[in-house]
Amino acid sequence: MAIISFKLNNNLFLRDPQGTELGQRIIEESIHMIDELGFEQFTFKKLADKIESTEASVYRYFENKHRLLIYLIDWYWTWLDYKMDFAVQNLTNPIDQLKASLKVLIEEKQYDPNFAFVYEPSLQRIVISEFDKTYLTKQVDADNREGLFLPYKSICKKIASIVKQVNPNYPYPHSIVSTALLTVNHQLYYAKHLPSLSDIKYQPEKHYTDLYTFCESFILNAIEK
Amino acid sequence: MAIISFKLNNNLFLRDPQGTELGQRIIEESIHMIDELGFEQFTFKKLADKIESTEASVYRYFENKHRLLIYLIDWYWTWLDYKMDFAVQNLTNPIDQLKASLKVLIEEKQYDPNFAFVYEPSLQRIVISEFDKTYLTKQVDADNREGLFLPYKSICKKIASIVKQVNPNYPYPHSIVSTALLTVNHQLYYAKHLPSLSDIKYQPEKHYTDLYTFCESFILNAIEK
DNA sequence: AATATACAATAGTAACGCTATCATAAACGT
DNA sequence: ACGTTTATGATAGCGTTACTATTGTATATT
Repeated sequence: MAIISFKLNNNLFLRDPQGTELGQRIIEESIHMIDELGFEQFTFKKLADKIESTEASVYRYFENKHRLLIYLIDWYWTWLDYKMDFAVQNLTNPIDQLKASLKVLIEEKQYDPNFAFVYEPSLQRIVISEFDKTYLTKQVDADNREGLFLPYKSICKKIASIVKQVNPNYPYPHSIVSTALLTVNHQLYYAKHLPSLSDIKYQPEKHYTDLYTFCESFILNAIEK
Repeated sequence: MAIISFKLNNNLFLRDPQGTELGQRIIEESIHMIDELGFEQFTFKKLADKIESTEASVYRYFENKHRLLIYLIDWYWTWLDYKMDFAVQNLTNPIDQLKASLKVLIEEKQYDPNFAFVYEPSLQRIVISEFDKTYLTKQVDADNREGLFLPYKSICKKIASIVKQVNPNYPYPHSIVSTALLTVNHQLYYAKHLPSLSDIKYQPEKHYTDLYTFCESFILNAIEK
């Protein structure tokens, strides 16, 4: 099994957490804690106690918990980007490429042993519940200028370019893709917590396939020539 | 001009803010402050200083700032619900009803003198930036049980029932509507802050009509018989 | 005239977000 | 082998946030 790691934007951290043992424990344990407590209740103090370190040490890696959250979520989108490249390779038909990308987006994420200290099932739940909070802030423009949202924008661009191949005349390729990216996560959340907002039922296997069917149909119908 | 006011869920507040002068100042000024500072930077202390009252007095109206945010946003959806009833009345064709509802959702909100202490343009910006934060929390199930999200769910249900009239066989009426509700606000935000995620350009007049065209087309294509 | 009520004033507390300083142990360069 | 950098731990501290409690007072209500 190849040893790989993603190079994330340097602005996200003060010291690269992938390079040290403490950094790796910060990543690993923060994923568990944010998943469990939610981002609002999560603090560096609680994290430091859990990993038996100190608040000050955690602050040497990340400026604040908001940057740590963006770091984790950027990791997730970078990982999906990489999975999409795999899924799409050798497919020549853009419709097939679109379907394969959508599948990667929607499928339930399993632990990937390539990345020892990242537990992807927890991270997927974090992305569903917390991703919007990374950019719905007053610092969005400053953060964006620093390139903190590049991995997400890159996925959007990649799928939008497939959409353009399917129908070069469709005027809203980025909007339809960002709509799909949004709703993929929100429909899963609604299914679980606000079921009257969705027709996807929260059933272990079925809700991923239902969600896929829903998304595929509205995207393909939207962009059809 | 008729004097009307909306009856909101009693669980949202400890003392009804619509009934007293201080309560009304809390509503009016919190809308301005959240719009300006963003929800994270907004505190009851800052609000109290601005309205020349005390933190303790604000706490007599709202348990915490999260409830106050939900109150404001519930007010907004209740207001839209009421505007939609007006827009849809006398329209018999469900497609026309759908278009009229969508138009109410998307159009730029103007100050409505029926509600003296609510400045709707600010409130619309708050809904765009902060709405998702009302339910993306660990207390979502408890809040939902208290009925805090009813106004939004009611709008979704209303539009979904129009969708069902357009095509009774479409299997995802609630999901397509909640997708549209979501993306309406997010595309406006992207246009302004993350333009590469959208094809809607941030231009004073045009972006509302562009957004309308985008939404109408993907909804109608999704549900066509 | 007695009594609720609405609110201001004040105080206080635990937790949060963050910074600073100093000691120590391991790792690294020469 | 020795001096130095680097990473971390230990501890302290500060201003703010989120919230609760108590008391005094003016205004309405009965």
